[in-house]
Amino acid sequence: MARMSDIIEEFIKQLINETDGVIEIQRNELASYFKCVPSQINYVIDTRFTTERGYYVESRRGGGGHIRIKRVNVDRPGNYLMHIVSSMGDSISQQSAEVFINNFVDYEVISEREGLLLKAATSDKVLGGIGIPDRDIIRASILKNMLTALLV
Amino acid sequence: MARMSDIIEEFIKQLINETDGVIEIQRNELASYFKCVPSQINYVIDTRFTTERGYYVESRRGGGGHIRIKRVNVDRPGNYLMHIVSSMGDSISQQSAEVFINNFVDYEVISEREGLLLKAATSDKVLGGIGIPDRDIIRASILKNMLTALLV
DNA sequence: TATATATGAAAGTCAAAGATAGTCAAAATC
DNA sequence: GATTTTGACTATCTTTGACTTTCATATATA
Repeated sequence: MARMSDIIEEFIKQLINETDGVIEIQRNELASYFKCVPSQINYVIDTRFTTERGYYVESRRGGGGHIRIKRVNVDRPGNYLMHIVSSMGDSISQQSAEVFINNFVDYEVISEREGLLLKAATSDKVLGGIGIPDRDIIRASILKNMLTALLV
Repeated sequence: MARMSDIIEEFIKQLINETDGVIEIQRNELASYFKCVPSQINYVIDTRFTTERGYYVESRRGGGGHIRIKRVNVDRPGNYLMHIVSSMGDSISQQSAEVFINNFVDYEVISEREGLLLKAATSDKVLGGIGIPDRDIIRASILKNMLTALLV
């Protein structure tokens, strides 16, 4: 069965596209539209519209409250990559690595094929043999080294 | 009696044929269809749908989770890559990896940027922390997984 | 009038319950 | 002896709901 969260995510992304990068939604309204509990909207926003993925979220409670989601602009791909690389920690899980990579592809900072290469090089499929703290450290190192190579 | 794993393997392959190279299955569903334990599906995938055999596997847990299996394109320019991948050993030094990669770029099987990514991911700069002989094993694994990803 | 308080309308938090898939090693089979 | 089958245990992701916080406005009070 399709995940409700994915459907809501797509819906919101489409809204953002149609409105040139910024939307304002009402949590309860959206929840009742999708017949889910309001907190699921929070879940979708917390997991899918994060800073890492290039979104900026603000909200206000009380009467007339709302949630505003803004898609961050990427003008200079090189700068963007450099910025991400330097803000990246020394350890990274497969999950976060994938989020970063998908984002690069979304923003057309790298091609889809390059995205596949990055994912292939950082997946647990190949790093699984390494024990747990080391694995994420090496993954971060591989990811950063690859991204840096693209800046040359 | 025929081996259950072989039957499941055939079943999955047929599915892949019918769907143009990519399928998404649910582990529990498939297991209950074949009246086997779920982990047997993992066994089949781990032993039969490997990189060496030209498959690319991803998965996701949790509600609405799934396992996605892609069959790599064995025709076309990939043929050469595929051949190399399956003939490559389980362990490879940095120098040998570089020779391979340079050849791929020379023969225009991959782009220069892709070559840079491959080198960045397999260099001792990032894998140096891993002791010999594990280092060369992981390098081979990364290299093969990356090349396979390009065939998808 | 100016300020304090009450009320209702949002959104936020967090943890439990549910739904999948992964791992690993013992047991069974070939 | 190697491969396959099984199952107990683990990890990860999603859904749900009870409870909390914040804000705007209406109402009461000094």
